[in-house]
Amino acid sequence: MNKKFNPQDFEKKWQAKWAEDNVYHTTESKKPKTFVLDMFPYPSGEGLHVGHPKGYIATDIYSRFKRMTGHEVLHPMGWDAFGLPAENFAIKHKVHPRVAVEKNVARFKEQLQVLGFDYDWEREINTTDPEYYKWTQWIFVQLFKKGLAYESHEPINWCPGCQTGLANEDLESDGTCERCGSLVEKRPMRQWVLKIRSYADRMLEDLDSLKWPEHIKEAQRNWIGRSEGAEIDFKLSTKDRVTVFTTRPDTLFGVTYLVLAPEHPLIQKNKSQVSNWDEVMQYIELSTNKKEQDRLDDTKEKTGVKLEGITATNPANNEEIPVYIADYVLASYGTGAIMAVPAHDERDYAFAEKFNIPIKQVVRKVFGETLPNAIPRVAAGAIVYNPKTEKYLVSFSHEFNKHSPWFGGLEDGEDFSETAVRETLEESGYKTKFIRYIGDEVESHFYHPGKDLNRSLISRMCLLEIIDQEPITVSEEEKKKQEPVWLTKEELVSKFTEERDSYDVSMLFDPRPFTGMGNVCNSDEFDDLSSKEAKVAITEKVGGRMTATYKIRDWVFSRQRYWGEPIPIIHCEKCGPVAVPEDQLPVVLPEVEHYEPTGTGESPLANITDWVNTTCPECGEGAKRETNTMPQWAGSSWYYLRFMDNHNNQALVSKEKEQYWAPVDVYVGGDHAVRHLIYARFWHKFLYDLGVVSTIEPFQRLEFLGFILAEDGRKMSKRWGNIINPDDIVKLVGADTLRVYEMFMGPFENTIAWSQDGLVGARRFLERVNGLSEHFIDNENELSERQLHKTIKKVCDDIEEFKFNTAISAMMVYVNTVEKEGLTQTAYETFLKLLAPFAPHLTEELWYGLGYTKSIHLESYPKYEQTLVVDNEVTIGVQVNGRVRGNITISTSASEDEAIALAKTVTSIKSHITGNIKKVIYKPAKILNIVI
RNA sequence: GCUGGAGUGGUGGAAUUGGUAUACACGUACGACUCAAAAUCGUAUGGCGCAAGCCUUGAGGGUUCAAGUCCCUCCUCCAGCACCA
Repeated sequence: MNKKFNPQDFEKKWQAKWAEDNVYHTTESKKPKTFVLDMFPYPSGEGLHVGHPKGYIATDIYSRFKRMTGHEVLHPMGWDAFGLPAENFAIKHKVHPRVAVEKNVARFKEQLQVLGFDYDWEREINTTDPEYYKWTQWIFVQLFKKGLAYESHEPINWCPGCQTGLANEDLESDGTCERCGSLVEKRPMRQWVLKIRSYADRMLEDLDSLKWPEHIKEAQRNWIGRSEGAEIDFKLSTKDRVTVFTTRPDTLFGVTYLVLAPEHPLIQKNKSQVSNWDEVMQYIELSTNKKEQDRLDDTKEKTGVKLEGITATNPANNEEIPVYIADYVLASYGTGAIMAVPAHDERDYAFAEKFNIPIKQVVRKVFGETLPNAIPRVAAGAIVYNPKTEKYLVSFSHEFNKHSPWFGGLEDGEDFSETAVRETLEESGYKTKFIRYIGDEVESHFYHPGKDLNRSLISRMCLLEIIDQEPITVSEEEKKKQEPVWLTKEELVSKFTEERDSYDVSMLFDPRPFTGMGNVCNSDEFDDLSSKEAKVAITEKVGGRMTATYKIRDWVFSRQRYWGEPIPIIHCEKCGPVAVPEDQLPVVLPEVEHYEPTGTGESPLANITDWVNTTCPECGEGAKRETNTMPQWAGSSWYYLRFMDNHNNQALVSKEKEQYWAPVDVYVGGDHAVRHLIYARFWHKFLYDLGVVSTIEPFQRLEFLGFILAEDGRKMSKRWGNIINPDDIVKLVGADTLRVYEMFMGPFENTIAWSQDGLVGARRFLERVNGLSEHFIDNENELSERQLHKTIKKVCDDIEEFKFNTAISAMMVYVNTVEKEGLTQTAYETFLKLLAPFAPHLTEELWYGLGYTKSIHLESYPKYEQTLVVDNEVTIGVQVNGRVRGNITISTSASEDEAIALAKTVTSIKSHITGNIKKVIYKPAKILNIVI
């Protein structure tokens, strides 16, 4: 009779006992340490759904595993509770944000505790606790003292919905606010800004040393957006100089105009020189008033205005070129001005086409490697279009079985178009006229088999149009060489794509500039240099500077809202902004009557005069407090450090504890990881420079968490009414089942839909574990002992790699086996310990049921015997001519001859060995392949 | 468009890194127990075929004794970035 499996009977009991015995309490010790960290939650009013605990279950298993393998484990939990959502929630429900946060935290904590997590609650932190944000403010003061926090009056993003300034990162890609969806405007305001850009290079470089998923690293690189290039100065006719940033200084000779962003200061400065000022003014107003969305809508259609009366000089060749303003150039990136090279940039090309600006090729695409003793040649290629039949005439060579354009070398004084028309007439007999070029000149290097020589060819393709429908007679010699063939557009594309690698036929229908690297041409003394060489050489010649620029903006750090850390600054008329002295921290967030946003660009704190008015710490005169608060990301940018030493009121973290615990060994999270990780890494590196932390990176290893979708495949949300509450699942099947199921669903990083049916599998597994003691036998047989040790190895390896699904599957296989074969009590105890991190309640219940009086979670994790995980006899597949025909069970040390002999005894194999054995591939313990 | 990642049964997914493809679980079918149902247990379960056998890891080529795994071309999906010079 199966023992009843009623998790409700014992889960609560053991949770209480663990808390009472302080089982999961952590202190620094002689043991090796492991710091396992979850991205701490934002305690929203909605509570948890089953997707939220997934990461916490994983870290719980990992930390229990580490504890049982002799590590001192730090696995803490806390609350990220400042910020807009909490405040908006509070305003909506007409409660004080603090009250709302307290309530939400209590709810979250209760929901977490039901799942039996091993958090050390003595280390709980809350970012809204003055004892905590004292140190957030302290970090800000240090940033300020080092000149890394400064005031700026640049126009910034303003969200009319949230009534606050936002960082660039707070916007969705369509220019709306990520919190409320309002369209974000630009507003000039006083802001605190952090110089995150100063750390961009270090954040980029140190990425390589981290064990993080590639896509997260890539997202970080993207975000920082470093690009290498040069700054080059252009002289204007007004004697001013415009500095442009370009990644392609090798194309400088191809610059045919300059573009300034509409906000560029030189435009206003040279107002008097601009003869079409009204038009210019109108354009500037139009583009600055354009909502971000409109600006994105017309990404294809370029707009702009020429600055009449002003020209610039190309420093490479002293050519005079026009200057435009256009909003495809962003004021906030690079220098807010560009040199336009329409021949080699898609955007400049589109703009130049629209405004009829010359397009000058200065780089040739190169096919093949330069060959020794190559004979140079210049030639034109032609494809002939017949508008009547809508077909294209090309030549077909029987000798090479290939289609090709009409082709011939340039003769004296000819250009490509003339050659194309002449050669086409000679070779095909058709009279044609030149329509346009198809792409630029290209350079090809190849071996010419017909002439037995190496060729270095410069060529350009032409589109011709037929004049007479009927061809004239062609010489017999030409007829032998090639045959004219008419192809439809589709045929042309498919034949050329298949047969020719050096003609990009799609250029015929979709003309676009060549934007790749190649060899430079039309550039005086730099001709024939590679793009790479020319970049440096040309930059040097014109006195430019090789440099790098970044996409990442400095971090707009102030919010005009109530619910955040007050920025610890005092504004004094005489001394300017002064940091609040460290002994006066924290600057406590004062109580206010109205914490709704004022909408005036000032925080609600500005209304509390007796808080705002203070004295200057430097000169003692009357001064005013800064009333802006910090963004939500502030508190989460360093919280992991506080867990190491959360009661310290002398320092953010003590040196000893930091040195023991840092860095975070495994960090687990998903969602807006990229933002948080950028900010946290920035602060960490700053704290490293201050000597507060001893590691250059905060998070050694990052495991990305895949979400759980609702059963309908959509995101779980109130809106769809498809939320599954973990409390309900625990009531239904118990916490252990929920834990095992979520880990068994699939690979940890995958996003997978919840399945109520699938839950049953986990439940059945635990029921079978619960009934295992019925299968006790007295003497262990060797086979099941081996299986146990293989299972131990698999589970250990898999937990270490966060492959919980396969770890559980291995344990299921083991249970399936011993239900048939039986197991000894020793094996049973080993298995319980193996399962303990996954199902802490059930294993504890069964452990105590065996008569033990100390928690299973304080036991040592099972270790496997090396000799028992390697089989000395295995079943391997036997192939004949690479196809599996049967299998043999054979000693791993058996010789090839023994293996073949054994294989021949198997009928299904023998029947396929019909001839002489030509070759045998035998890999012991892997495969036997007989080739006949 | 660019970058990164991935395509395996009806479903979630395994596969010692080039060596018996489809482990484990769900679902389904049949059987046992039951007056009955649920639960539980047992058997079967990639496709075609009575069978021997043949086919099968998004599609098509290639390398190899051997390819889900490596190489080339293409298609699809997910994620991030997106006028970033």
